[in-house]
Amino acid sequence: MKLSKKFYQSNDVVQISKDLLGKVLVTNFNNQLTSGIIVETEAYRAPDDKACHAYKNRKTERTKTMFEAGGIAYIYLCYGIHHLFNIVTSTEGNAHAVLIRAIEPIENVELMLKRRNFSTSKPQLTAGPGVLTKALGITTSNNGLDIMKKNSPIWVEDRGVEVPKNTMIASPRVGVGYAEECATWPWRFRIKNNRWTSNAK
DNA sequence: CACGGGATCGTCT
DNA sequence: GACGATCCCGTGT
Repeated sequence: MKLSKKFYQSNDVVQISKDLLGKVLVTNFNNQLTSGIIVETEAYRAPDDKACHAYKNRKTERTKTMFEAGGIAYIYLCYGIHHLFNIVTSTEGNAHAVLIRAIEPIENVELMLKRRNFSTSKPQLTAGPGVLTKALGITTSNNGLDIMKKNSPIWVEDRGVEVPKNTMIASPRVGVGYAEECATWPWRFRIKNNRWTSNAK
């Protein structure tokens, strides 16, 4: 039920981004489990994708994580505030990753509310890449973590949630205006009519 | 509801 | 020294 090497190390990051819809992202920090269904993702793919941090296979202290074999976490700080969670895919040397953009809360909503300083549950709790990590307790200190490993505090499960193809919506990625022609690539995926996705643009 | 700006800091030039 | 793979809150309608 935990996704394994075979899932993460395929070379088609766009397909993996679609396949992740309906899978369940789980964290367990300090013996406190929280989880949610992945309802929105984005694909990033070096070397040709200008929106990807590793465009042209640019390898730096930050991006070197993306070049590792699939199945590890790539987490970085955005705008000095938000911790963005990606899953590295493909095999070693291919810098591909899927950004998790929104989840539908399942387990331990109370703890997620507390982490977000919310009093009641609403879509803004976990709709958006920077806020779902806060709700799940994920930070940049988890960068490089092997999420396939036993006892990893972060992992993804298949719980048999079916997401029919005709309920998946593809659209351009957000916040990547600088990526020129790549900014229009329809590499953002979401589940149709799901109220837990971040706002459409 | 749309829009605009401030927050805040690691990363790369 | 500039700028984000964002979010939140204030203002105006």
